[in-house]
Amino acid sequence: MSTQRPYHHGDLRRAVLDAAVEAITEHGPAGVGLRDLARRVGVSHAGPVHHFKDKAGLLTALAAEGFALLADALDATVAAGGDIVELGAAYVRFAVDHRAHFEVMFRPDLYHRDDPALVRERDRAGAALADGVADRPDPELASVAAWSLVHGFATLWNTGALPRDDRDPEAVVRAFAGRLFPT
Amino acid sequence: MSTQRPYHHGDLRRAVLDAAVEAITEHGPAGVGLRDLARRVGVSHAGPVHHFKDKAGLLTALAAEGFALLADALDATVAAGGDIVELGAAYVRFAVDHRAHFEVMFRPDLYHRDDPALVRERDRAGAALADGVADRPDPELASVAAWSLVHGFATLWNTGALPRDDRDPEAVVRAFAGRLFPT
DNA sequence: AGCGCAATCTTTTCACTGTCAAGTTCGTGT
DNA sequence: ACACGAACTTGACAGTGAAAAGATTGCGCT
Repeated sequence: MSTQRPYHHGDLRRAVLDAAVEAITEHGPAGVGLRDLARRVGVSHAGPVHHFKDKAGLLTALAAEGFALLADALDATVAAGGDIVELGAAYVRFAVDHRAHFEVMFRPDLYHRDDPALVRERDRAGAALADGVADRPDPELASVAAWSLVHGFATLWNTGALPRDDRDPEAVVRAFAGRLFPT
Repeated sequence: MSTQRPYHHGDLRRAVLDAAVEAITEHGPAGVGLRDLARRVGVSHAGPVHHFKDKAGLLTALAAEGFALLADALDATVAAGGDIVELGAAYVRFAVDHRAHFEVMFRPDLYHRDDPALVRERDRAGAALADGVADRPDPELASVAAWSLVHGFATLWNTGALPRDDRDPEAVVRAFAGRLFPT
């Protein structure tokens, strides 16, 4: 047998994160095991520990990555001149496209919620959202309302609670976001 | 020692469910263990199994109970002549008052989502929600919008993502539910 | 009243998980 | 070239959910 995998994986951290995303999209955050991930990646059962310290550490990294991706997506749409409805659509698109990340992000009982890197990215995403409603009357309330609307829709959609009659989730969100925030 | 607990607990099923609610409100659904619950209730580690079969079975029962409670609460407010805004407020009040139930209910990866008793109560709650928006224009869309709004607010509130500046969550919800659904 | 049966609970065991401590292998800078 | 530290492995331990088999008890039936 010539194909012995090398002692050093190369980029184990990335590989484990990717495997976690795959496992979570299949079985939900509850059905993910450190040892199982190690197996998928082809590494000893304690390999990942060196990179994440904890199971919670792994999920912390995943959540941080998720908030970073979300912040990027939101920033991009405001940079493109998108209004508040576009911002909501981007939020929903992120939740649907990155379901694994999204589910972990809003389960703070699974990770270390005061991790500095995590906090940084989370605040960045929060700032992007706040910017989107800054020009509205009563921005405090508007921010909470907008966030609630898109977040609720996204989670209900992802858990399969909504009738999935082959409609595009983004289109649905645009429909009633326009009603709550008329231009 | 005279106080030997009897071999039969009396109402173990109820006791375990209550213990689960307590444990989940403290540590989240991830931090609940079958054995731990058995300890709290003062019963051997395999005692609960006989009543719920599974860990998932226990959570199924909890979710079913939650949907039943929610359906009752919603039915009560429509019976009292509450409009759609009142219905939303009731939804949020339920989510805050019964956080443990609520969190499990919308994590279908944790329980048996096709359990007949569960399905029955879930549908009952869904019907109550649908009734509340039946007299609106485009009730299909209105139902999804209203549900998204209150559900999103409730989950964000419960996960601690929203600024908790000592405001009553019900009042907040009334404020922007009135905006989305003017009377 | 008393008998038997089935529901309820316990005990034992097993495979599996996360975490830790100690070893092994390897890239990298000097 | 060589040591040093980072990356991974190996082995062990306590704790978990699940299943099987045994102990206890309430309850219906005659």
